[in-house]
Amino acid sequence: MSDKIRVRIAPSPSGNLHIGTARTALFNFLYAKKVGGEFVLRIEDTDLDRSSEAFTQNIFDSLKALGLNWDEGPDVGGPYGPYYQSQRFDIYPKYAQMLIDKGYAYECFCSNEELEAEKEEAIKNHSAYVYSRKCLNLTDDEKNELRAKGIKPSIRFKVEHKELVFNDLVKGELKFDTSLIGDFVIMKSNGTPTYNFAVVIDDMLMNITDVIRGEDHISNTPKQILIYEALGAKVPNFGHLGMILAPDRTKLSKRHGATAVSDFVKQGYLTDALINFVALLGWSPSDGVEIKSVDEIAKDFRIHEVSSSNSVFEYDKLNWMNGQYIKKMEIPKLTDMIIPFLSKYDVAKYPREKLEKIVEITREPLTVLSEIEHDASYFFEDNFSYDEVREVLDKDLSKEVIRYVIDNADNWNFDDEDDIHNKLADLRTYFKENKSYKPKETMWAVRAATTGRTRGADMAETLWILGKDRVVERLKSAL
RNA sequence: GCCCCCAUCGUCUAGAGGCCUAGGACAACACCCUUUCACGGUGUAGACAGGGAUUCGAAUUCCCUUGGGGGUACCA
Repeated sequence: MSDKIRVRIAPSPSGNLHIGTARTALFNFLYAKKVGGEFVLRIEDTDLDRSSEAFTQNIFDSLKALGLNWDEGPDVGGPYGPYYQSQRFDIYPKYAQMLIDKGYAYECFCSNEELEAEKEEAIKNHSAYVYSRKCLNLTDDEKNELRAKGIKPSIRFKVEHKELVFNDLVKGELKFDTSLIGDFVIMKSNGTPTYNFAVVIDDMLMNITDVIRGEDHISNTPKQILIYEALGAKVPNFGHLGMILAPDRTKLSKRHGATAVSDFVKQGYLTDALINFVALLGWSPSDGVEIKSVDEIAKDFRIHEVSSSNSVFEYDKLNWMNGQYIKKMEIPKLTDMIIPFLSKYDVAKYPREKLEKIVEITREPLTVLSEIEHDASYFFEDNFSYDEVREVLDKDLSKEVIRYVIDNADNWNFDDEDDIHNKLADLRTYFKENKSYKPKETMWAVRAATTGRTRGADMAETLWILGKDRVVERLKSAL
């Protein structure tokens, strides 16, 4: 058997890929890639009612978009399949039986009412709830009698009372008193495995060496270790990551807005920025350079250096980072990505060259791709309102500048950006020297008249894109 | 109720006993650059939750309190 590192993520397709799951996937991926290990994807679709194919597909797509490609999984296969948990139902009962045979598990016929009563009793006594083991020593006769009544038993794991210690990859030594755990159910009375049992069997069979997951799984860990031990299997390493919290410090949920990777993408976040941002929640680069690709992060990644506390998901930094990625992106690629956000307009009215130019000159202040719809609107809508710039246009100074441009438009070569640029410079100089108008005021007049805005992209390029006819027309209607 | 985890600027974090009068990034603010906004640049403000203990010396170790988070299911 090789000692190659094997990690996995096991999302449940009861929703689109959650950003938190994406981070867990990332840390697993980084951990494995750093040492040339394998990254496995297993879909935990045991809960058939809540699982759906659309969600499964979303998980595939999101993971791929983030660059987290798996070596083994439902779609690509692998030597340890099947990778859909729902296709593995037949393998759990025999392991449960094995545990019963070895005395590590037993059948339980208790009703929900009985169990509830025990629980209430425990709370009343201010003590931990631990199953009473009422069914531990049932004789065969008693069991048959109960079975004859039509009662189907669940199977409980017999928890050995001891101090259980394991060394968590991120949190260090963790100790548990297993006498507080109570014999837990591993097979439900309907014959399906419980989560804690299924994961252990799957991870064991899939040869998973390291389990990195959210800290909401910490209390499952001792139970799972106990099962590994009873099975005589090698216990994997465990690492528990702090959770991602919303700004109100509760678990990040739909109530807080976007939670799925695909939601963020729809809003105009780039997957490169997203994954980079999420890596910084708990991990920090040794060289202080925060903008990094997954590959670069992998080189520098050490699981022991990951923060063990929770972190709050704030948009400020994500927005900044997304802006950084937008600025770095190749224009043709960016243009392709931006077109969907311009669906409100007739994009086809511009040749590709001008479309790319629009993207090039309007990308600078973008933080999220969707902002382009507003920022570039005046390139697509000719009958925009001047309300926003009324104040500017009402100034005599502005009217004068606008008239001057209209009168001299024939001298401008609107097919040549450089010429427009120079003419605008001349315009500023002219009004500054003859009328003492500030360059800013002169330009504001032109901008307001041609775009209906007081702010926006470079003026010369904007005029070039619009072309002489539309520029003159807009100047006139602004008066 | 019981069990567990966590605790440095508003947020993400650096910091593994003296290098810390606590560093960086985002956000904020100011200034500079500039045809606007933005980008960029420079700077300002801003934190070791509280209390004990150990030590010559603690953000760093230990204990308590407080606060936050998670779990406590025949959900995953």
